[in-house]
Amino acid sequence: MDDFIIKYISAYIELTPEEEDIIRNQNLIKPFLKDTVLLAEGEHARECYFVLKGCVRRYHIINGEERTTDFYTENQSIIPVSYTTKKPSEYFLSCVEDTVIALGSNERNEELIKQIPKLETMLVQMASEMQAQNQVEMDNFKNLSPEERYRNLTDTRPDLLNRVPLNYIATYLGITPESLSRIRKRISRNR
Amino acid sequence: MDDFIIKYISAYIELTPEEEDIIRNQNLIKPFLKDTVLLAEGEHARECYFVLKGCVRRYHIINGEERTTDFYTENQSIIPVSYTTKKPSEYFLSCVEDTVIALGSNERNEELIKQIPKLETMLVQMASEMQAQNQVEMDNFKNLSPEERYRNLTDTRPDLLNRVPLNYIATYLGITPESLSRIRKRISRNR
DNA sequence: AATAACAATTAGCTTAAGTTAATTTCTAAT
DNA sequence: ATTAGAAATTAACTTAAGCTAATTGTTATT
Repeated sequence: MDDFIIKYISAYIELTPEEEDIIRNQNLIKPFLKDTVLLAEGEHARECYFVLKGCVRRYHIINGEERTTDFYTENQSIIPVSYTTKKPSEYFLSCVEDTVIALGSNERNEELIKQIPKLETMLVQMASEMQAQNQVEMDNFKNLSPEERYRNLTDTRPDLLNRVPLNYIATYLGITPESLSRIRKRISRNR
Repeated sequence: MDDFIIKYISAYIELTPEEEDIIRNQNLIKPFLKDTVLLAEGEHARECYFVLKGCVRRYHIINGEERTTDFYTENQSIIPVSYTTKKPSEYFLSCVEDTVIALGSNERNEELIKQIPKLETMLVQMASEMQAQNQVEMDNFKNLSPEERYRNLTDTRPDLLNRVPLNYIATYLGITPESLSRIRKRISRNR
């Protein structure tokens, strides 16, 4: 399981065998059961996450209703806004399935960087890439209609539709479950 | 003018007078006239930007129509997706007003980091903060109605409404200029 | 001052999403 | 296998956005 992380990091920087060991020793890997809440609204996030297996859902509660804002699956990192800003979280993180996660914390990350300084170079790259990807996602969301967003999702993340209930997908697409039903019907009618 | 940048950086890390000089010498500051296109769709972005004065608009052309995706004003950095991914840009960057910009490039940034390694620490922080802010913006956009988004904009960036034409604002809010007109009317009717 | 170019608003019509509520389908637990 | 609860769909109605086109307002230029 650890080797997923080594592999992931190695795509950014080269690691010596000793460095690989340091990472293997440092890293905390934990399994969580379905529906475990990793972070609740109002809490301070002291950890960030790397999904090794399973699926985590990010959602807000607005007027008592859950609004899904993201899904994280294998090989995605989750850096809660609260982790960065050190303010209370505006949203929840919860496991949609049984999920295995590598945990990071500020203290342990700093410790690691002291031992392997080039990790910082990787962090800059990772953060930049996430930033770029966020922007692309935002642009797509803004420039596409609900129906186009649904089609886009079935193209880019077809797995999600099989592992996540449609009502979560609906709010993730910024629409109601009823609207999603209509869209799906519309699409199947016109093949 | 340079001192804006020094000030900005000093919020993240401490600089010695020598380091300040290095930055002052390295940095390229350039004025651009209104309507100058800094980056066009299809081009490879080789530079990133820091707005010292003025306003830059980011927009896509979709079915021949301009769709504004962002505005950047004083003290905001612009890291084009194309700069990060090294792929052709999907969007344009153009000056809404006469604008003064500090330019960065990969080569010059790397050179600078060699001379002032702690700059990398700042980069991690900056990228993380941008990432967090992007996420918040995305969440707001997704969870608010067009009218709420407009109200939100007048609250958080009232300056924009005075310096940017409403048709740009409309597509930035993800709606047509006609819809924005109706929303403004609706709001003014109810006080 | 007149005009041209563009920006903003208004109106009428169409389309699709939101809302509420009922119904059907699916899933999990006893 | 039955049942309870949740998820998904369907329907009827309301609301607001998109679209097309016309009109009014604003700005810049000669």
